[in-house]
Amino acid sequence: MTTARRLLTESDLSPDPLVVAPALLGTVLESETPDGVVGVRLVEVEAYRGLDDPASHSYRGRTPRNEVMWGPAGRLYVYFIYGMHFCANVVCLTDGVPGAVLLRAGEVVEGLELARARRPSSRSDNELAKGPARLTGVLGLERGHNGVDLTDPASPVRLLAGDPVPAGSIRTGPRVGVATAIEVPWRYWVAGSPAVTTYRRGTKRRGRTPPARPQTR
DNA sequence: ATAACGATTAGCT
DNA sequence: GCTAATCGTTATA
Repeated sequence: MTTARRLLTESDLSPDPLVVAPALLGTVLESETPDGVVGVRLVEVEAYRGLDDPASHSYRGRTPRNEVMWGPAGRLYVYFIYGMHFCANVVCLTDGVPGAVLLRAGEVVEGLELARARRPSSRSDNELAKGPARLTGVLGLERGHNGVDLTDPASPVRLLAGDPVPAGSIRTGPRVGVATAIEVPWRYWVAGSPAVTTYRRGTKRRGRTPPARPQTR
C-alpha cells in the first residue's frame, strides 16, 4: 500500500529556476504509459533561464522549439538532442522571462522492472536514470510529451512531493556539458546519491568555415 | 541552400 | 581518455 503523495502546484514552480531547482531535489517524477508506471526520485538538476544565459535554449529568444519555456510554470519542456536523445525540463518563471530546470538524474523508485526493460544496456539499477537522456529513457518521454502539465492529476506525467532533502546534503557546481557560463554554479545535486553523474565540461566550438561554393542556379 | 553543432550515451583503449 | 552515432535547429551565405 503506497501513501498518496501531493502533486506540486503551479505556484510551487513559479519562482526563479535558481529557487525551484534545489526544491525539485527529492521530488518524484512519475510517468504513465500503456506499458505501466515508472517513478524517478530526482537527485540532480540544472537551472537555465532568461535572455542573458548563453547556455540556455532561451538565449536567442522565442522559437518554436523553446516556446514552452515562456510558461506557464509546471509544464514539461522536452527537446531532441544529438540526433538520438531526449532531455526533459520543468518550466518555471512565468512572468515574461523564460526559465526551466533540466532534470539530469534520478533514482527509480517505482516501476523498476519496466525501467529495466526500457534500458537493457544499463549495467546496474543505479545507472537506469543516471543522465538526462537515460532519465527520459526510463520514463518513456519523447516529443509528444513536450508541454504536458505536470501539475494536473489527469496528466500522463506528474510531479509529486517527496521526502525533503536536508539542506546540508545539497551540493552545487557548474552545469554539465555546457561550454559557456561555466562560472555559474547552477547545477544542484544530492550528495551521496549513486545516480548523480560525474562532471564534464562542454566541448569547445570550432570556427565556422564558409560554404565550399555558392549555389549556381 | 547548406554546414556546423549540440544541456548525450555507449563502447572501446 | 577518445569517438561514432544521428538529425533537428541555427547561423551564415
